[in-house]
Amino acid sequence: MVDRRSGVPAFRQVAADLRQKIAAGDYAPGAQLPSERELVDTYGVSRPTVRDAVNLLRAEGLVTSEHGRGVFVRPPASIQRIARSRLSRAARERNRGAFLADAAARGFTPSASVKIRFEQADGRTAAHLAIDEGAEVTVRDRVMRADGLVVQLAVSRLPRELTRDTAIEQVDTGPGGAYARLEETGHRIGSYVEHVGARMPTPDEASLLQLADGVPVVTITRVAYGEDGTPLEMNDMVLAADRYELSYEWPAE
Amino acid sequence: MVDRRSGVPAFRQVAADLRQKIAAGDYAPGAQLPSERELVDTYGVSRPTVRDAVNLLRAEGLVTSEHGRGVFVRPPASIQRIARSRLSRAARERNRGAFLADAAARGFTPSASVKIRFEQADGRTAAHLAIDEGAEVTVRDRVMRADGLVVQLAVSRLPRELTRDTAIEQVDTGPGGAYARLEETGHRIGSYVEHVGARMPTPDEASLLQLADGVPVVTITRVAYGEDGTPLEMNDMVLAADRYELSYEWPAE
DNA sequence: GAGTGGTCTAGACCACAAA
DNA sequence: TTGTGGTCTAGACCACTCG
Repeated sequence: MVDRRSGVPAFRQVAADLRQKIAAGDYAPGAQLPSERELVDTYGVSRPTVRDAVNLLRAEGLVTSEHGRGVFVRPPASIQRIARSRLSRAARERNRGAFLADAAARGFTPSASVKIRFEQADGRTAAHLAIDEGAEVTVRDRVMRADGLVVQLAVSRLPRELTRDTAIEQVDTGPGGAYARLEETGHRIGSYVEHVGARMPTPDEASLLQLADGVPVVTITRVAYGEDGTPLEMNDMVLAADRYELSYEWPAE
Repeated sequence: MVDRRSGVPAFRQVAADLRQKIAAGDYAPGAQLPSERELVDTYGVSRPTVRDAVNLLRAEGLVTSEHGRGVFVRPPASIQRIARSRLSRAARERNRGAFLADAAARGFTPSASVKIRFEQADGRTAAHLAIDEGAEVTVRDRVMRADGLVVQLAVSRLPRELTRDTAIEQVDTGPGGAYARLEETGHRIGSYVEHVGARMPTPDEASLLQLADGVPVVTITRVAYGEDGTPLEMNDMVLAADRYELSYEWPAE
């Protein structure tokens, strides 16, 4: 039952009580919560109020609801660790790009859909690639799948000059991926920088990545630099935050 | 007006229309949306339905609502980039830990509250620190502020053996921070590994970090290793995803 | 068919902000 | 004082799942 005089809204009291019961293990991961109509009786509030409480827990990623079945405590997803050292030249020579290599190592059947297009650089692209705003860039828009499931979105942009007459402008970049093609034309990669952030997904991303409510996406913008420090490529990646974790390692000095 | 026969729920149609208008710039960043009662007239739906639509946009982080004032398009927050190379021994010698150095460089007045406690290692801690589950660990629980505002939560854990009779078990670890104290007792740091993820905040985190609805947190677990590969410290950090971005850099080889 | 969550209404009253 | 969002109710009907 909720305390009507406490000043705390009823739906927050209900949410807090359910949250506490979940944390305490009264409702274990995967377990079903009482039905909304039961909660109405338990707490002495109306159904819309119960639904407000459940909506709150959904937005927190604590529970998922399944139409016709019930509301369930979200079990922790199995998290894949992605180490960011796998971009070495040696690894690339053996494989067809980092993603495919990664997936194969885990026993997934990887696949990817690629769309090529050409754009004028916006401000952000221009800044990262150190080119003029409006300059032409080659865009490789990829949807990556493991066993048919979408696991990553990636949009790669390169100055058009670097890709003209190379397989980078083709759907299939050939063995070793786009980085190998860059190196063949004399653009050896000297270093990488990744900018990592997180945000809530757009509705498009949520449906593509099949994200439950309350699951953010991790965004990675990787810029590959030549040995002289020239930016060669910018890659915007989007991953489900409940399925991936990034690992970076570096020496103390 | 919503299309009643389309099969798409009314509140999603309203949300989609508002989302599109925001994306198109009809409602610019910082601008106020029409009041809920106006939207009732515009779309021909009831107020709870309008509120469902607005709630959706809030959970996406697109808008914020202010009681008594209105609903506003969330302007993009200014994002601080945190480079992860600043942990060099040289930098540490000049400063009192990485956080304080960082804040000072940006013109903030940094401060931190620290609580020390001792715990038995849980499974995750034991795995990261390569110790037995249940072994004693020293815990430094910190709330970091810039100009009085909480900007980061950090919980650092070390095997108790490494901290006994050192300033690491004191609130003030002294010049150079805990890492400097470790090195003084012969535990030179050889490398760092950071595991980066994201999730929705707990209610506690949301209020401490003053997070708006629809803003995730970035989580960083940093493990510091000795030169022989022994784990020395595990640090769990939590940051507001709309205010911070992490940058990692590494050479191609 | 019974039980579940999903959607929607037409109100009501409250709390807060600003003029 | 007026207008805003915040909370809450008592219903209704629909869509989905499962026995």
